Amino acid sequence: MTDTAAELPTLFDHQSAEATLYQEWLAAGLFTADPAGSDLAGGDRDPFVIVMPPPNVTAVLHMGHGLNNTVQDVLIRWRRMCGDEALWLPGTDHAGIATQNVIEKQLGAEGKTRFDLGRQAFVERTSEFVTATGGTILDQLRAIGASCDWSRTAYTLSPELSQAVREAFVQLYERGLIYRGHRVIHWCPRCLTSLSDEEAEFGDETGTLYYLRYPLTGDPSQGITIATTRPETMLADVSVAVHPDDDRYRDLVGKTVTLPIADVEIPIITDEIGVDPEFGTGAVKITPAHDANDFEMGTRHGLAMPIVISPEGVMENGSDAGSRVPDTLLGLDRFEARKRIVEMLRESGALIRTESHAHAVRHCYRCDTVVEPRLSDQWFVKMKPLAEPALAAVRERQIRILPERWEAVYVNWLEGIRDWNISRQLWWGHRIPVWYCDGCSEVTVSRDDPSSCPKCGGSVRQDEDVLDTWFSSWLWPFSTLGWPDRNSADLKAFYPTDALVTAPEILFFWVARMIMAGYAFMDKAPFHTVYLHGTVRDMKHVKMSKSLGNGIDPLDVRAQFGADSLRYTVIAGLGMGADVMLDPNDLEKSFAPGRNFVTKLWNIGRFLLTNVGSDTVLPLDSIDSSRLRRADRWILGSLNTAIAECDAALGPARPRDRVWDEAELYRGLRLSEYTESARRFVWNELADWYLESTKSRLAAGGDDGEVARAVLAHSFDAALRLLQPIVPFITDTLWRRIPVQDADRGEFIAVAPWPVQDERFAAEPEFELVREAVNGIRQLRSDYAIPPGQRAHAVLDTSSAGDSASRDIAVFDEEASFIGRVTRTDVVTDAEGTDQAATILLSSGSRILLSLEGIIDIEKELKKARAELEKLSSQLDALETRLSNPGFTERAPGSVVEAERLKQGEWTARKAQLAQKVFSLGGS
RNA sequence: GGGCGAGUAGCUCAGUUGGUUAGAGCGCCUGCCUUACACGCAGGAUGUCGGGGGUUCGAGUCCCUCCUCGCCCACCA
Repeated sequence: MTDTAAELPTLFDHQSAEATLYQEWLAAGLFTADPAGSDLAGGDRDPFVIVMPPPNVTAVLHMGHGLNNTVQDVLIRWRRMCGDEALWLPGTDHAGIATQNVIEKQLGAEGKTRFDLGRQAFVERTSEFVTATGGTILDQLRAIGASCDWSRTAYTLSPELSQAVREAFVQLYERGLIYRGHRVIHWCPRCLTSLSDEEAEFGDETGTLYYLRYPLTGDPSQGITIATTRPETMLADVSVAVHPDDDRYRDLVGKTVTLPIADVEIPIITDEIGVDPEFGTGAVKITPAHDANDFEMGTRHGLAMPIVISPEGVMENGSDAGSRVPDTLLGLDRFEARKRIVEMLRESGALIRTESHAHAVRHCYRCDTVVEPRLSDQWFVKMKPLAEPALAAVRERQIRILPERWEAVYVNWLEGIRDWNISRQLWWGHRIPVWYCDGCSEVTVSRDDPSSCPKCGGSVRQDEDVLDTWFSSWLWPFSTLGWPDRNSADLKAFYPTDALVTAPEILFFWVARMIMAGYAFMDKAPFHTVYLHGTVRDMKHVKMSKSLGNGIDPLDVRAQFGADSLRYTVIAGLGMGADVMLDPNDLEKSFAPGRNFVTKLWNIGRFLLTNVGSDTVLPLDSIDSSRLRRADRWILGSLNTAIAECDAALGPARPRDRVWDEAELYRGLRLSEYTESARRFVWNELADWYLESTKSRLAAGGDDGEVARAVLAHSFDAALRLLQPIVPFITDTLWRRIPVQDADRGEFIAVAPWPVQDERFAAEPEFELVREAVNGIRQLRSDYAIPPGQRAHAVLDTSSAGDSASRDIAVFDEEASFIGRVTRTDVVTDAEGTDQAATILLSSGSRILLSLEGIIDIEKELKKARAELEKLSSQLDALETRLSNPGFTERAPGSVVEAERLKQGEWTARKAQLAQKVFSLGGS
């Protein structure tokens, strides 16, 4: 605290400051949460907890992470300063498919597959890779200042969290909410695993609708025509279905047709639910093993379910298929087979016609391969019972989702929720804790690995599959806190957590499921606020991604402009729910807001610290109000406003009473508004006005200089604290040099108290008058291009303002030096002895008389004054109409009417003055 | 096909229950290297608040309708 400002270089050296400061913060344990501090565990602080959406363990930091984690960091730093026991819990996700893909790619480069290694060696290799590289993204988060509690870093595949996963599976199984089903599921032929509904993403494509004619058995002159987009599946058809009310096919129902190529006979049946008579020909082929809808129909009618496409996506005669697939097609890729089959059908005359057809095709969310519906055995979670409390939570406002509109999306999805396929045919993940007996048919689901069948004592083998990655991450808000150990200190102190910050893309994947898990396993919502922020996009509104090459590396930005610039830019640009647009081809421009602000802040600090010096300033409380000048009271009042605005923008940290009430429901988390309020205060008020006004006082020294020093130091101190959550590095660097001594100030701004309003200060209208006067002079100077060297003689005349005129003039004289310095050559005196050459009218009714010999163009001024008068007149007319309107006076709030009346008075006075001015300038 | 959202300055967006003369950042124009800052200072221009209709004393804000763009959901073969 004794460092002198003279050491401050002309530019903030973010490179060295960031590394040094972050180490100091860690060494001081600023980010380590203490369970004993939480009032849930006997402490005296409200806990405030955010669990980080765990990035994939193989991920490398991109702007999306940068944005997501900066938002969380701002919130957690804010609450930490507010005195909460703040915990931001970091970690990574083992990311089943994604990680397995990375390793398989590596193996591919070595000419091997995972099967060459075998399961155990493959898992070991993946573990080693994760151990070696898995910390990368967390290190990168440290680099941008993330104030996580690293002592609690979690990993979804750690032994602790794996135990939680197993416990969750067993509990759900015991409650009858997990079952094994033989179903048609989404299958990725490249990843060789099933996918959940959410993992199989739709892509709109223009395909071809093929019309195929199946001849009637025994009478090829008759037949039925069906339409299909996937002719290769026709080999697995077991029936043709028509709607029972469809007269066109009435005579054909019950007869059989001969399936071309496969040469098997299949019946024509009716089905009310699965057939839309309006679509295609109104007749649909049924392929139970290769289509989810057909599977339902096949089940209803007890049909066979032959499989003709293998897991790898090539044609095969699988179970129940007999020899439906001819030798010439066996082993062909499904799309190649489609071409060949279409060709064969065309030759045999079975292909009637084709038409182009726009439809949605599902793709694997990891590798974009077209998903193949496939019949197989999978484990499912029954979601309906789990969804109910999750729905109620939002409806009853135990949980709010911001922006508000996502609540409807959430509710809509939960209302139509379907069971969750949690089996994945992968090796990387939590192996399903189910054992099958070789001897009997016993299925064992167990917390501990059984060595033999509990029923017959025979040998058992574990299910080969692993669980969906999200089956571990849906437990994240409590598994990371020690669950299933209900006595865990962390769980007691920090559950439920508070805010969950993420992108809308994973609302269903993750957020909704976490809420369900929270109720299912903890009987409590895992958090009370879901904040869904926008996506980072380029200037063409395309989402940034590595594969598209339009990404921005946050570490590049940090190297060039510093972590603070990066953080400020994304937070300042983050309207509620709005996307953040950045130009990957022009970092200079994209990050200008942050860079400019950081530099400005640095220069304010340099000036201020240089001029205030290093001697401890007076405590504000010790300064008698009579020693405070108008500017001092004004800046302290402005600070109050800034604090109030920041508080309002950040909003309530938690619901007052477990459930959100109407008034606070959608308040807060306006990060761009918070940033703007803090920016405006420190730049447009503190630097542009107050700091300028103190220059001569500081130079003059003495008692008044001491007051100015103290007010400068204290207001800058508070400004830095308001900004700390956004720009922690530069604020710490400057803050620790401010010569303020305060009992609870501490060593680090990160844990300094959040500013509170000082009720001694309020708005200072007289200073606003000064500001307006100066602005008026500047405008006139600019209009007449008066060179900086030329003195303008200005007189503030408040005599027409009504009361205490003489005092106003006297007070203003006191400030004359201030105005003189702002524009360097403007001088303000009282009204005596000055020839009126130009008048600047101020909103208060006061005016400035300006004498600029030989410069003022009377005609021009006259014209301006007339235009102004005209405008004011029409505005005044409108105002009078409104005030004479009974509807307005009756229904508008009293304060509004009052304000309008006051305004009317002001404007009338101004109008009279303006008219007088026009007259005095020689007009009429 | 269903549901939801958006359209405000050249660009990206604020504008909370209808109520002073609709704002910010970036960009643009003019003048300034004024010993904290040219990553700056001072001044300035640009808006029929998507079109049309309605409710109201009063509409960027509420209602209807149309247009244009997004997003989510859905088994239409």
